[in-house]
Amino acid sequence: MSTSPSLERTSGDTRDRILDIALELFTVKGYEKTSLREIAERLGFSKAAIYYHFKSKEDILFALHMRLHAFGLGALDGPLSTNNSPTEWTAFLYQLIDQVLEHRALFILHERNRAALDALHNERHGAEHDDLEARLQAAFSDQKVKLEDRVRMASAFGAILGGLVLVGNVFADTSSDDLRAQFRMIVNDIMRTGA
Amino acid sequence: MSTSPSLERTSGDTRDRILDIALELFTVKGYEKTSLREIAERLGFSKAAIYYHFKSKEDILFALHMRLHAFGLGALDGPLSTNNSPTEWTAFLYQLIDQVLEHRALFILHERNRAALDALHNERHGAEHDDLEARLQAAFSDQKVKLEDRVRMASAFGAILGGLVLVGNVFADTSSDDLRAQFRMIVNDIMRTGA
DNA sequence: GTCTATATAGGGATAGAC
DNA sequence: GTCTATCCCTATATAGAC
Repeated sequence: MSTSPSLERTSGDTRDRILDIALELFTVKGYEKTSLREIAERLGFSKAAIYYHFKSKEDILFALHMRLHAFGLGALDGPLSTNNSPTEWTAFLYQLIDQVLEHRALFILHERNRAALDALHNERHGAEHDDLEARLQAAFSDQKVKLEDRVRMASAFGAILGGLVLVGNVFADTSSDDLRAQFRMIVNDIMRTGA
Repeated sequence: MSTSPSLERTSGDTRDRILDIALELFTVKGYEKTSLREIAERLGFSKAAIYYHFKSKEDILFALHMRLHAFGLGALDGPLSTNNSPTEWTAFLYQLIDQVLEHRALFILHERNRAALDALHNERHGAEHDDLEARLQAAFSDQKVKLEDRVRMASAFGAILGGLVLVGNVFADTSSDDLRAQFRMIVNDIMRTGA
């Protein structure tokens, strides 16, 4: 299978440039407040040209969502598949740390446009992605697991997202290796799994 | 001093009802995707009536922001004022837990509309609120504090927000008292302050 | 693949009656 | 305090030329 992100591929090059600019603008200004005219302007061509590459504005957002889904969350499928013990959950969170560090911009986009992305998700629920977020919610809600453990799972998850995404660009001066080590330590402290 | 949230008070009653509906719709649909017509419809009157109570749509969002600012974040001023040692930071986070538990809906609104709220903030930077978020960023970025401690501060902050807000309505069946106890424990584990 | 021009719709906001 | 009617603007999206 090829790597076509969501729809039939056309030019490839300018398509990706559109996505890069959209990623930036959607993140700083928000999805709705960003107009296609603005994106086009930044790329040096006109608004209508975008419609050659994407059939709608929403499709641009969807493609960005799929970027994360493809090379981001795919790696998380394994660790989350089984019923989670604390050690398995820790393994999952280790992966999450790596993914966030590698695709931070995409995570920030998602964090800052949750309403728009939820709408997307509701409209296309028949589609190919069976949703990591639902699986997370299920894990946190699983009544077979005792409350303390569920809170620890959710908190450790939140510590990573909160510390690396919610909080903005603090730690920009710190290397990914250092951050990975630090956040693994935190995860261990929360999950009370040995270092 | 009276309790006027942001502008001159007029009716009070319907003003608050507008805010309640707006809080709900802004949260589930997002600020931009919610129209004033929709808010008015839910209240049984017409769009124009809203303009008697608020001078603009943005002002509704601002009033909701001020709600949190007033009876939410006011309580956090004390613990954050001094230069933070781990124990002081823990005290601050204890307060934060209480605030989130008490005003969860407002926190979720903020989490789901960060772009719109940032725009608000940029436009009104001359105004009365000298911004908790900037102080947080400053604390996390303070180069006088060693990296590990800053990561712990940010992570503990993220654990609370992530575990109670980001993650949605899991734990809705759990009492606030239980949650408070659980999250205090987590904070202690992350900050390595004694139980 | 990109352009100009245009169709169409919806939203925020105001005026003025009641 | 709430209404109807309207203004105005911006945005997405399409048609068709180049």
